[in-house]
Amino acid sequence: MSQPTIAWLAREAAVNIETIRFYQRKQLLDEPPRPLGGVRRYTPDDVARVRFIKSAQRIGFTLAEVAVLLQLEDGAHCREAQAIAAHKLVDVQGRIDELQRMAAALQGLVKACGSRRGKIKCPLIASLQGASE
Amino acid sequence: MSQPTIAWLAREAAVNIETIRFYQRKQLLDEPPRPLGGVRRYTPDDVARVRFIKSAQRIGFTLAEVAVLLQLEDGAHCREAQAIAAHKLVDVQGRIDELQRMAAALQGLVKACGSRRGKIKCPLIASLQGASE
DNA sequence: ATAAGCTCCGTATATAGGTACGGAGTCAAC
DNA sequence: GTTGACTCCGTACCTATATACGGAGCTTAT
Repeated sequence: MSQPTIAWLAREAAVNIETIRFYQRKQLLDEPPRPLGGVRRYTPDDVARVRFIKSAQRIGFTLAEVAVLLQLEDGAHCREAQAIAAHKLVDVQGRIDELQRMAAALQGLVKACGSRRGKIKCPLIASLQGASE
Repeated sequence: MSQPTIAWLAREAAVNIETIRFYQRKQLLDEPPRPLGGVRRYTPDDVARVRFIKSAQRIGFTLAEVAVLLQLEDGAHCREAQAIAAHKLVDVQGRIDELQRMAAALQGLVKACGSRRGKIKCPLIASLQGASE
C-alpha cells in the first residue's frame, strides 16, 4: 500500500490532494488523528468514500446532498434515516426516469441515423417533457 | 399567453430572467429578432428548451454537455449526430446503472428500518463501488 | 403624451466546487 | 545529520453557473 498518506489517497481516488483537504473542511471526510507531530494516515475506506462522492456528483448530487447520503452510510437513527432514504429514493427514481427517457430518445436517433442521410433531428427535449410537472 | 416577453418565458420555465439572458450569451438559447426598436418575443418551444436545460442539469449534465445534446435536438449531420448520440448513450446508461444501484441500497435501508430500532447503517458507498473502474 | 413598469445590455457580485501557493514542520534515504 | 520530498495549514485564486444593478430605451394604460 506504499504509505497511505494524503498523496496516496488522492492518487487512489483519482482526485487532487487539495480536493481531499477541501472535503475534510466540508466534513464529508474525517481527518484521521495526527499521531503526535506526525502525519495523517488513510485507509481503503477513505478511498471508497472519496470515489463515492465523485460518483454521486456525476449523477447529479450536490455536495450538500452527498453529505445527507453519507449520513445514512455512517449510521443514523432509524426514524430519520428512513425518512431521508424514502425521500431520496423518490428523487433517485425521478432521475432514473428522466435518464431512461433520454436513453430511449438517443437510441431512436442512433437507429434513425443508420437508415437516413443528410441532416437529422432528435426529439430530445420532448423526451424529458412533463418530467418535472 | 399574456405577452410572451422575457418575463413570461422566465415565469413559465421557472427560472430567473437573468438566467434566460445568461443562456442566450452561452448560445444555449436563441435570441429572437428584436422587431425594430421593439422587444423580443418568445414561444412555447423556448419554454420547453429552458426546462430541458434545467432537467438535464439535474441529472448531472454540465451546460457544455447540454449544448451537445441541444445540437442533436437542433439537427446535425447524421455521421456526427450518430457518433455523439452513441457516446452519450453509453454515458447515460452508466448513470442509470449507478442510480439503480443507489435506489436498491436505499430501498434496502427503508425496509431494514421498518424492522429494527436504534442506529442503522446503509451500505450506500458499496452500492456504487466498481462503478467507475 | 405621460407616468409606471417593462426590456435591453454591459458590468459587477455571488455561490459552489475546487486548485494553487508558500512557509514551517516531518520523514526517509543516504 | 543533512537533504529532498512530502505534509500541514491558512489564504488566495480560479471556473462554472448564475443573480443583481443601473441607466437608457420601449410599451401600455390612462
